[in-house]
Amino acid sequence: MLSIGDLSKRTGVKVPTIRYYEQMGLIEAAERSEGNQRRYERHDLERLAFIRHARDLGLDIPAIRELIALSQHPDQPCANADRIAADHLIAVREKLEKLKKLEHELERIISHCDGHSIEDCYVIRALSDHGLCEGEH
Amino acid sequence: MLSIGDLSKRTGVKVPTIRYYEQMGLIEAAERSEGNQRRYERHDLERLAFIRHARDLGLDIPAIRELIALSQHPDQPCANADRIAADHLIAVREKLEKLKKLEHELERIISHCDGHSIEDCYVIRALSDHGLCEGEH
DNA sequence: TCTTGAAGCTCTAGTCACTGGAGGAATTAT
DNA sequence: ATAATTCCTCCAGTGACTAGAGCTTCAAGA
Repeated sequence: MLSIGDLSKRTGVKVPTIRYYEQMGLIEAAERSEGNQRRYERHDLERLAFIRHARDLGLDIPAIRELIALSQHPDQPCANADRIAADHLIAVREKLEKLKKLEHELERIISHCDGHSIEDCYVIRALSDHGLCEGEH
Repeated sequence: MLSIGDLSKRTGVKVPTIRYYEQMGLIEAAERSEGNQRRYERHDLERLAFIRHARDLGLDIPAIRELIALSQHPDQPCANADRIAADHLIAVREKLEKLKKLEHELERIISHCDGHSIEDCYVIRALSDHGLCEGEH
C-alpha cells in the first residue's frame, strides 16, 4: 500500500496532479486509510505510469480517457487506439511545420539586425512591417 | 476612423481579442464615439498588426509589451530587442527538438502495431511499458 | 506515550491568451 | 421608422495543472 507521496515519487507525477487525475476520472478514487488518506496498489502505479507516458507524448486527457477505456476491452480490435495515435501524430507534424517556419523567420530577423539603434532595428521593423517577411504566416 | 469591427477585419484579430489587448495594455485605450464605441486610427492599425505579427511568431504578451516599449525609444540601442528575439529562438528550437522526438516515438509505436486486438496492440502496450521506448523522455 | 514535523486532506483561486454568452445600447441599412 | 447588425460591459469557461490556506493524520524519535 502506497501513500500518495510514495506514488508520486515512483511515477514522477506530482501529488496535486495525482489528485487532479482522480478528479478527471483518469484513475479510480483510491481506497482510504482510517484517517481518510489515499492508499494505492500496484495497478494504480501502472495506470499512472500509463497516463504519464501518454501525457509525455502530448496526448490530452480525453484521448487518454479513451485509451484507458479501450485497454479494458482486450478482445476488441485496436483500430481506435491506432487512430488516436495517428491523429496525434498528424497534429505533432503540423506543429513541427509551424515551428520550423518560426525558426527560420526568427533566424532571418535576428541575422539581419546590425545591433545598433532601435530606429534601424530589423527585429522591430520586421514586426512592424509584414512585407519584410518571407512566405506567409 | 475605424470601428472595432473594421479594425478586426483589417488585421484578422478578433474583436474580443482587441479589447483584451487594450485591457492588457498592449494598445492604448481608444477614443470613443458619442455613443461610447471605440474609434481607431491608422496608428492603431499599425500597432495591432505589430502585435499580431509578434503573436504569430509565438512571442508572449510581456515580451510584446517590452518590444513596444523599446520601439518607442528609437535612439536607444536595440540589443534588448535582439535578446528577446534570440531567447525566443532558443525556446522555439527546444520545442522543435521535443516534438521531433515525439514524432519518432509515435511513428515507431504506430508502425509496430498490427491492428488486431487491443490485447496485442502495440500502442497500448508501449504506453503501459516504458521499457518499450527508444531513448529517454 | 508524547511530541514534533512531515505529509496528508479539502477547497479555492491563479496561470495564459484568449473565447463566448447575456443583456442591453448604439449604429447602419432599408 | 424599423429592423438588422454591431457595439458595449461584465462574467465565466478553456486545459492541465499549480499554489496556498487552514486543518488533520501519520511516523519516528525521546
